[in-house]
This record gives sequence, C-alpha cells and structure tokens, in this order.
Amino acid sequence: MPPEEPPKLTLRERKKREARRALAQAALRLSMDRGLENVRVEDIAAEVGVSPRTFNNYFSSKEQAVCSMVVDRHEGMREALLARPEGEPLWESVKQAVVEQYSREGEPDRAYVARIRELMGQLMLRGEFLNAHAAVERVLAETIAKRAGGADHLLCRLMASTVESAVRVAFVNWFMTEGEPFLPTLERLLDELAAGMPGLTGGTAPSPGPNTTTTSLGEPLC
Amino acid sequence: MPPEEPPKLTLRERKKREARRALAQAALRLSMDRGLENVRVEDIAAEVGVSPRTFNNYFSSKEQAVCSMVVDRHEGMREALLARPEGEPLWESVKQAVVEQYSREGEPDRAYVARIRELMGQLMLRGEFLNAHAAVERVLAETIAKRAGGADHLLCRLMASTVESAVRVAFVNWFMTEGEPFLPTLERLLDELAAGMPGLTGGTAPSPGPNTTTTSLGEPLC
DNA sequence: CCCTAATTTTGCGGACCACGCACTTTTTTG
DNA sequence: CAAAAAAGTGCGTGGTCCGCAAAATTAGGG
Repeated sequence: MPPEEPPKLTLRERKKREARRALAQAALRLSMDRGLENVRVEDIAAEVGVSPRTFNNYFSSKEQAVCSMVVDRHEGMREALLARPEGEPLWESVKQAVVEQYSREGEPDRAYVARIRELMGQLMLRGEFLNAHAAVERVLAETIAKRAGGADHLLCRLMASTVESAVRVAFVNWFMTEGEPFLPTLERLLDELAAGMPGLTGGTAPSPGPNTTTTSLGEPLC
Repeated sequence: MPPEEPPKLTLRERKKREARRALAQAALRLSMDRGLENVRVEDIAAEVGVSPRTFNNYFSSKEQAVCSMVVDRHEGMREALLARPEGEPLWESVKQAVVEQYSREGEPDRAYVARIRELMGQLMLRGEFLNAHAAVERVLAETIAKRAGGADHLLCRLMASTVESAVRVAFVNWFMTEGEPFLPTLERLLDELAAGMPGLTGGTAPSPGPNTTTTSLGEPLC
C-alpha cells in the first residue's frame, strides 16, 4: 500500500473508519461467496477479528453493512458538484459530477455480475439498498440547493431523486444484461432526464394490441 | 356498505384476501397508536384473531404488512393508464393516470400527520416503504412500455422511476410540512419532470457563500 | 349428505439477530 | 503518568423468521 497521509484525524477516528470499512468489505465478500443468507453476523465479525457485539456498534444489520458501500461511494459527490465552474448549466454540472464520481473507480467489476444479480435478489437487501440511495439523495438535494442558489427546495429534492433514479436504473440494467457498459448508459439517462425524456414522448402507441406477459404486483423486482 | 359483488372468486380466495387486508390494516392501526417498535407480530395476529404463525404466512415482517397498503393503493394505476385516450401525449397520460389514482381516495388524512411522520422515522420501515414503491415502479414501467408501443425499455423504466420519485417527494413534503396539500404538489412535480425541470435550471449560484447547515451521510432521511 | 383430497391454520422448536447493561481495554488529554 | 473519555466485549433478554408435521377447514364429487 502507498504510505497513508499523516494522521490528519485523530488516531481514534482512523481506527473507527478502518473498522467500519473492514466490516463492510467482509460483509460484501462473504455475501458474494456464500450468498447473504448463509452469512451470519458472527462470521463477518470473525473475518475482521472482532466481537459480534462490536459489529452491531457499527451496523444494525448485515444488510446495512453490505449497502454501506453505496453510501461511501457517493461521499465525494458533494465536493465534485460544488467544484463545477460557475456559469455551467445545472443539469450539466450534476451530470458531470455524478459521472466523475462513478468513473473514479472505473467500470464495476464484470466478473461478479452473476453474484451481484443473485445478491440483489434478496428482499431485505433491496430495502437497505434503496435506503442507502435515499440517504445519498438527501445530501445530493442539499448540495443542489446550495449550488442552485436557494431555488425551490421541493424541486431540488425532486431533481436529486430523479438523478438517483437514473443511477439505479443504469445499475440494474448493467447487472441484469450481459454486455451493456455502465457509464455510457448512465450518461444517456441523465441527458434524457434533463430534456424531459424526448426519447419516449415521441411515440404514441400504434396499437394497444393483445396482452403480452403481465407482471403481477408480487415480489420480483429486477 | 354497498352489497358486495357476488362471489366471483372462490370462497377460499376471498377469505385469503380478507385475512391479508385485515392483517395489514391491523398492523397500520396499531403502529399509528403505539409506534411500530411497540407492536409485536403477536399483537397484530391477536387483533385479527389469528395465530402469530399465520401472520408470517401472509407477510414476512410487520414492516411489510404496514407497507402493503402502498402497493395496493396502486393496483388500479395500470388500468387507469391504459384507459387514457389514444393520441394523448405520454407525459399527460401518465400524469392524469397517477393523479386520478391518488384522488380516488381524496387528500390523505390530515389528522394522522404527526403519527405518520414519526412512523416514517423508523429505519426498517423506510426500507420496506421504498421496496413497495419499487414494486409499483416495475409494473408502471411495463405499462408505460405497452402504452408507448415498444419504446426503449430502459427509458420506460427511467420514466416510471422518476414518476415514483415525484410521488415520494410529494408525499414526504406533505407529511413533513403543515399546510401543503398533496395533489397540487404532485401535479406540479410531474409537470416539472416532463419539462426537464425548468424551474431549477434557470438559476446559477449567485455566490457559493459560507457553509450553512451541512447534513451528514448518516441516518436521518426526512 | 358424507367422504376424500387439497389447502390453511396452528403449535412447536430452532437459528439468528438487535440491543441494553455492565465491565474491560484502549486512546486521549492535562 | 494519572484520570477521563471512548470503544470493545460478554451476557442475557425479547423478538423475528421460518421449516416441519399435525389439526382444522374447505371443495368437489358420489
């Protein structure tokens, strides 16, 4: 590893962050291997060399641990957005900030697609996953508000929410299909958002046609 | 009550639906009274006069029971959307369908605002709540796809997702503020969506200014 | 009307999890 | 280096989820 930056934060703080990170990583790794259902909190704790009770000091569930990466991944978005040049149109700023954030770690790992897919099949996980996105959404909304100079609060939240929608849709598309790359899809979706979805509003139904496959209101999500 | 329609479905099926409905209602009612944390599965089951074990035959958690209403509320949206006139622009159709669905039951009950607010504070509940919205989102995407006559699947999902975003934002705004009514807000947000948020994209930040309150990436969502 | 088969409900038991509390260990600070 | 603050740990409690197999309920012929 490269030499870490001199302890800017107190030692205590660094250890805390490290522990949290380690636990989250362990949770993710084990879940990928065995499937979330076969991972007990005890296992995760053991992996990191810490008491099971301590795990619950950091996360209140294993699902939360797994999904904490979603939140962490967005930590830099605030700065990225605020750092955009002054006169730039808002949508462009947001798009660039988001894309920049996601290209920081390159295309998500293709090797694990199948396992990610089955991981997201877990019901409880989806709840936490969405929860994580919602958390991100909240700070994004605030940042947008600041950037847009005190614009309508409601609209800021709406924008943040739709941006996260784009991210989620792009992500789901990425791991549900075989070939499609993540970033270009995300950019395309953000552009569509900014324009009110011209890609859709052009076509009016040629014919309702007979019913094809009809998904019921049940469990399946992806 | 008006005389129920003659048993179209088998008696068994009706009883099942009825039980499900009763459980969901009981779960919601009790949660409103005491707060979700003070409601055990046992209590809900008792309220309906059924074994605790039976509850878990219908729902796999009390949170799911509470949120099942969100899903049910949207059951008619599919038909509403498909019933819109042929030539109507897609955004208008969607807007009308959504609004129609939500005006069916009138403005949500003002009396419970405080309790709803504190109910949504529960972490696990938010997960399920978002999950429920995601389920709705899925069938909405399909319906939009059908209505738009085989347009880009990805865009349909994006549109559905953003529409649900609008619903959620409007809802949160409704129970977090005191006076604002739900439906007009929802309509406004949907209009903004359709136009790519002109209400925001006009303003560029006058000055970044010193930091005001900064929400951290932690738990608070609403 | 009754009998049989399918379906639901239920009780039991096990695995696991979240969390409060008190205690030990570690880090910080003066 | 001692005292205070904070994090880690062990234990006990209450609760959730779910598989399994027995009991109750319903459906559809004879």
